[in-house]
Amino acid sequence: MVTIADVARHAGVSSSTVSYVLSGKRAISEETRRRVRTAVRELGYHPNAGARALAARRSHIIALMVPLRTDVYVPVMMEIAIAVTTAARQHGYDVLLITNDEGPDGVRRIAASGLADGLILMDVELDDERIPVLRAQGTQATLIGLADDARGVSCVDHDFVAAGALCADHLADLGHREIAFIGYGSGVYHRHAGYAERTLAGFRDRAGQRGLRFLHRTCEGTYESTAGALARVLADRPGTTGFVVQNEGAIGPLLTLLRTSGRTVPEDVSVIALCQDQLAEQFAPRLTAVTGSAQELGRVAVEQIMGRLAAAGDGGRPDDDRALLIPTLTVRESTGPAPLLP
Amino acid sequence: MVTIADVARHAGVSSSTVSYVLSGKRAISEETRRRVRTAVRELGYHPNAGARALAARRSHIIALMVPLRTDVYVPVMMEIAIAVTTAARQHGYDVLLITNDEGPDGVRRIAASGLADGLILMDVELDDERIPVLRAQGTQATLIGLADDARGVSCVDHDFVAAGALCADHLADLGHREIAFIGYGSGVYHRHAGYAERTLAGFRDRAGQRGLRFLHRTCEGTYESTAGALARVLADRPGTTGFVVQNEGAIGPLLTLLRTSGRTVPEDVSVIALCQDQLAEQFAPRLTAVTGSAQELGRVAVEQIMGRLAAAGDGGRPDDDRALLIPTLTVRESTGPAPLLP
DNA sequence: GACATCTGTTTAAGCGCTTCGACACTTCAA
DNA sequence: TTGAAGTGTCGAAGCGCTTAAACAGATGTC
Repeated sequence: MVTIADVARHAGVSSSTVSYVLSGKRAISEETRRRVRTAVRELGYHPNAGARALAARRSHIIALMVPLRTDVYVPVMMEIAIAVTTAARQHGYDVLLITNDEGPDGVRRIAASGLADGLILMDVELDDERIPVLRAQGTQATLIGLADDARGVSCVDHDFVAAGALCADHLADLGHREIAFIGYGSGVYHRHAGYAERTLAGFRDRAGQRGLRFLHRTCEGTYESTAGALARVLADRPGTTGFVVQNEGAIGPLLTLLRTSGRTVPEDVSVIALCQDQLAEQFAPRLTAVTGSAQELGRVAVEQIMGRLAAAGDGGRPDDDRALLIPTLTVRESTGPAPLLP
Repeated sequence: MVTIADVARHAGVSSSTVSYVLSGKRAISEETRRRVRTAVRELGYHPNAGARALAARRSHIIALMVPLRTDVYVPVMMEIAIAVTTAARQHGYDVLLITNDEGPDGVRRIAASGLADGLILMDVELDDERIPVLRAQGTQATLIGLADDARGVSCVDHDFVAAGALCADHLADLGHREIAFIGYGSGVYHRHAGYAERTLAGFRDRAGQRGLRFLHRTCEGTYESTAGALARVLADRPGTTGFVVQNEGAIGPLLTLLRTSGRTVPEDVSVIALCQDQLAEQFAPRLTAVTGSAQELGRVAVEQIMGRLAAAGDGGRPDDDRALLIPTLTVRESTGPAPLLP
């Protein structure tokens, strides 16, 4: 194992000089810097992570707490996790993966052991138990999602209210008057998942303003569940010409069911999805969709954590940032003008 | 911050005694053990990770290297990652997430810095550049996937050859004689992704033994690509009555296309998928599928790494384990007897 | 010419833990 | 009765790094 002492000897300087060259925290002559860098390269030196963490009281690790649950669209989670990892590396940080089932104790463990310098929490609930723990331990953290009381932490999320409104506006602009909103399973609403409630609220408000009539139906994302939801929609409001789908699993079944019931998209009914562009492109017809960038979410979360760590390191009190990412509407083939009344 | 010295003082013993109580590496009287445990609990003590890693030369972290690429079915990756994390925790280990784009340098960085005690590599290529680095550094590692030269590392993977054979057998048993194999995009085969090649080989061999005629068509997993593949199949072999689909993205489009071309599943054609059960259940009709457990894959990978670390810690030479997980066939609604010849 | 200032480097004191060897005491065998 | 072996605890060294403080030498100021 190559240590800093080996590098120092090889470069003919003291080990603190090597440390200062590597950290840039003190002025070092060009000449010395060159010799040290050469020695580092020639010996293949990598600072021992444990020793560094112990001495500097910084592990250069951030923990990412991910849900175990799979009723969220999984690829999005993975995309966020990878974006977080990539962004963190650019700041010289690594990412530790923690599962949600460790709960508040997990947060305590990570914070108290100094394993990670900061945390990013996914799948946050409105009254999340982990947040008070974070505050009590004075741990720097960012939430992906919103919480009721987010003092002492930063937050970033998609602006789901805007996303819902965007859907309502688009369908209203096309002249649709009766809309069905196919949401997540009822369990998602019962645990007050912010993204589900906020999208619905955004849609509902804008729909009201634009004079749309609408139904909200929960849907588990299976074929049967989608069939059930659609049947009830068509029974209750035969004149429905617009569909907003938030549950990714319901998209395929919905399109199939509409086709088999003799309805053509977009001539007879329009369908707009709240999902990733990649997914929207996979269907025929390609779906008009409202999307937020998962990558951006991960990137911003990392920036927030880095900002907090920098502020805390300088002895300051970090700002509790609150970022809402604006979603974009991409019009594709699945939405069109409302059919003329028969 | 609570240190081991605080615990020692609180319990009226020396700090080494506390350490021995926690590690169990020396006999400690029942009485002392109780007092120490109480002190730990009362003070909320968690050992400092950096100090522990430095002194014990073990970080209690394993690194998981995941692909950035998204042509693999992402939920499977996430399921493996979560299974790895959960299994590792049961051994007192945490998981560090590394992205594949760091390549061999990433392996060097992690190994040389002592950040992780071992690595789990996903998305392994047959002549993966990271493996020689692993050997050179003497780092303990497990591959999820197979490689040409895997000396010095352990491996675990699904038995894709058996999976392919299972598909051939099932369709042959049902009396089908002309089969189409809808695979991944050509890029996947060009980079010699083991899972794609081995499934195809397993299918091909068994198909040969069972006297099946078959076509292999690549498919990118989009609607257009699936439509193209299907059109060519039906043009070249109009008598095709069985479909094997490995590309998850192609499943939905294929079912839709078969339906619109007037073919009923399973009366006219049978479809068998190589995908997770969860996904297979989502379609209508529910798909007969051949599945390997992603969770099991992650779990076994962790067991292998733990075995290697234990052996290396005792000064031994770890065994290079090689585990192939047998896939299971679940018959659902999408396969049935071949139609009688007209 | 004396002193302050700046630049570049070294010395040395930890960071909080593990672990080796020493030690005190008890138990057992010869 | 003595020595050997076992049991339970402690003291202290050291893991590889960071960083405050000290220091040496060059440069500038009055």
